[in-house]
Amino acid sequence: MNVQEAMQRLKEKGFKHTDKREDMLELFSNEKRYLAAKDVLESMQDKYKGLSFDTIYRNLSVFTELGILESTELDGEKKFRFTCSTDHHHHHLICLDCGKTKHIDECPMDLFPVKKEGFHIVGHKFEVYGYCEQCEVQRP
Amino acid sequence: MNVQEAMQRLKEKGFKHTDKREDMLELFSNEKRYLAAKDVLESMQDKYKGLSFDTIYRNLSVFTELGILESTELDGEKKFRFTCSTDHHHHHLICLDCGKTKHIDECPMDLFPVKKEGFHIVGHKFEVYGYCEQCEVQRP
DNA sequence: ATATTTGCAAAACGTTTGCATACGG
DNA sequence: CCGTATGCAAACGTTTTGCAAATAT
Repeated sequence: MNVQEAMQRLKEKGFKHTDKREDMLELFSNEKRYLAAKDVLESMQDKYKGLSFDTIYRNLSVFTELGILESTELDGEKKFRFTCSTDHHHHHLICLDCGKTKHIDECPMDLFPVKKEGFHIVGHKFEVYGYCEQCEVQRP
Repeated sequence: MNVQEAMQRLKEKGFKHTDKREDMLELFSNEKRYLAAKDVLESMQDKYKGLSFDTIYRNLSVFTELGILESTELDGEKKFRFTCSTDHHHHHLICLDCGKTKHIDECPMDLFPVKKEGFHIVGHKFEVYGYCEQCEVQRP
């Protein structure tokens, strides 16, 4: 998945091409890490003066519904990242400061059976948290 | 951990005994599942007419800081449950409807090495989500 | 007596919505 | 042109806060 493919998918689904959308996708494509809505706004409000949270949130929703972005909830905030191009199901090691990630290829659900006894399982979450080299050194 | 032990721990730390605190702990002790602040308020406002969210939230914080409750974030809400008495580190299978849980004794962190490369790891989260028997049948 | 706990009110925070206008195809 | 996208303002739900009154020890 890259910006071109993402814009193509938008077009196919009847969404329109706008510079803001393209720039949002560029941002995620460049950063390859988890960003909150406020991070997106911050990065873009130099170029787009009146840009507001509604537009950011609406586009984040659209992107996520189309599978262009994936999201997680960290510290009470929804965070988004470009969907990993790997088709292999995997998890992430996440920097709590900057949102940078590393892949974890193993999935716990494959490695041992969860005794479901009467539960209808619909999903799981496995994330490892830490601080990356850069953030670790400048931590308070 | 039971209600008596929890009240004892509060006392040791200089917190006062109040009926509301004891009843909150009774609730968690009886329910043994993840509850949101609003669930707690709902259960208690028959007995305590003027009871408000501030008190609930303040006490949830105190209980969590003292390790009496443990919390997770589900669907944008903080949810709390009585800390499992098991001393064995474990994870949970959680009903997305009622918050009921089952233990998962295995921890993915023990089962395979996460390649940390430069990350300073400080935590992890592994949760499996589903619907328990009761909630599954009455699902929309 | 004193410090903690509570209720009230208000605000914070991230997020979502209705509506009128602007803009892309 | 038509329908989508956007900005504005206002609301939302959850959680937090300052303050004065009530309560536990």
